Amino acid sequence: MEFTSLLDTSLDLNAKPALRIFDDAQILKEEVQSDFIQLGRNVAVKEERGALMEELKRVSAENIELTELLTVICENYNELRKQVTEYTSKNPALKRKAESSINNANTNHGINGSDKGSSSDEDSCKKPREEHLKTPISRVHVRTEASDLSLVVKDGYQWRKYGQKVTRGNPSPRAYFKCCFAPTCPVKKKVQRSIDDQSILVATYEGEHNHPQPSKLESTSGSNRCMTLGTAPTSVSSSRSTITLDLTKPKQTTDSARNSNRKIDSPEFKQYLVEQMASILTKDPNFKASLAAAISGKFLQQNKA
DNA sequence: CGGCTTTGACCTGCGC
DNA sequence: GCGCAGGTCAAAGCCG
Repeated sequence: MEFTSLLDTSLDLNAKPALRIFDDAQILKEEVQSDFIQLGRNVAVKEERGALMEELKRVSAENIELTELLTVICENYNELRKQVTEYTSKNPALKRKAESSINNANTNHGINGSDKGSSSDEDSCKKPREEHLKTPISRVHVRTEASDLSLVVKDGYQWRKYGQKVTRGNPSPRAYFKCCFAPTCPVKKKVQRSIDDQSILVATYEGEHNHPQPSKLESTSGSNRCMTLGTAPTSVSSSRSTITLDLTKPKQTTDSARNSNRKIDSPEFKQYLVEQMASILTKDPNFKASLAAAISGKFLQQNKA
């Protein structure tokens, strides 16, 4: 009886260290697993970051190419226009037809011509000729959602609507706006839906702003995704984002395009771009969800292996 | 209550 | 001179 109890005790004494080793091993295993999970996360984040940087590089390169292309288009357009002007001055009979063609080109391609002297029939029939020559007129086509029935073109300026009319030949009404940022600003804007495509708004700008663009400060703060390069806008936009380009002053435009090229190449700009991208991505819940899915997917994949 | 939009009335220029 | 169409005005209504 005493012997068996002694044996039990000795067995007990031997059993305790074995359990402790087992526990230690268990803890170690958990730690290793935890480290492994962390490692998996780090790898996933690194891969994601690498992919984003690649994407950023690609977009930057594309941006530079597009800027260069735009510069070339502007130069070609101005050269062609100059030739047309010279040609029509030598052939007055062709002048009217050529002016009409230029206006159509402006309208169709959204290139703002700062139309001093050349104008549509609609505009010319209403205003005295000399006044008309002084007033730059530009047209802008803006694509909107078909369901969006408002005649609002977001171009960075503040406008006050002062009238609306149904015009002949177009069932959709024409809205009349005045620039209300500065009381002395003479710029007016007419907005009407295109007859051909109801989803396209045709905005006609008359005059030049004599004040800075109110939304410029907002756009540089990074709170929106509007890219602004000038004052009087020619824009191609969707309901979600807007790209506004100043093509009213061809020389300035090409210079500014070159300047922007130089700026794009600079490390400061790249740094700014990265910060903006990071800011936009981190604010985007979809991105966060995608990142989480990628990490968890990677982790599950490694657990299987 | 102030600012903005709407909308009918009015003005102006052009063609016949 | 008249009619038409585009452009503007201004009172009323709406909204934050």
